[in-house]
Amino acid sequence: MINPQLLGGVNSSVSSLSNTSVKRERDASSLEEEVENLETKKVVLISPKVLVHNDDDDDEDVHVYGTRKKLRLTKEQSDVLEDSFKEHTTLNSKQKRDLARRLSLRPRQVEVWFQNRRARTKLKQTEVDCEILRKCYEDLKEENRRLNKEIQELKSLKMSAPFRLQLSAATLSMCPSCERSTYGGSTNRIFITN
DNA sequence: CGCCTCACGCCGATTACTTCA
DNA sequence: AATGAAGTAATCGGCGTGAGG
Repeated sequence: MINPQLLGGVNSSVSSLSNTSVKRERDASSLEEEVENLETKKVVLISPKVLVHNDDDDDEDVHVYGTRKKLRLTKEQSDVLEDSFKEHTTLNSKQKRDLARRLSLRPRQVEVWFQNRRARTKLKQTEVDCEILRKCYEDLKEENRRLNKEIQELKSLKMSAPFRLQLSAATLSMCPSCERSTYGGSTNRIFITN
């Protein structure tokens, strides 16, 4: 057993062995996954902070002094993941393993891809919702401005012809916009926010 | 039963890295 | 060639849930 103290905060491959930073994958299938992951990576632990690949023909994904090199998914991998995401936005562990095998990725990478993909979807949806709300706000602001103008016009009309307005106001019992009784003036309150 | 612990999956926030203008 | 912005793979810590003791 590797001393977890030696492994803390190094990188994902190695820290997955550490019980300080990883709290998943402890059942049989998950352990199998981990073994698979490590075999795929062929990582050799040299010191707590130094990690090097042991296959010389592959200079991809080399970890040195705790830095992580990011893998870029190929177009094909992205396409397959994307298609899979269209079918179901979450994966059970079998689907995850199958997909990982098919794409020559680690199950954890597939899992992370789906998590990030869900996050992106949610972010996009939030942006759309935001835009709708913004539009809604602009419309309401415009309506408020229009109604306010109407009030000013009615007020000035009342000043110039108070008697005639009293008569016509008596015939108006409902505000057509907000459908609240406007008779007498005290119930009709318009708030101007800008 | 209720409780505790553990493993697990998910999420939001963030980091680290790549790519592109 | 240098650089900042955008995109994204990966990490971290927290939370909810279900199973088992």
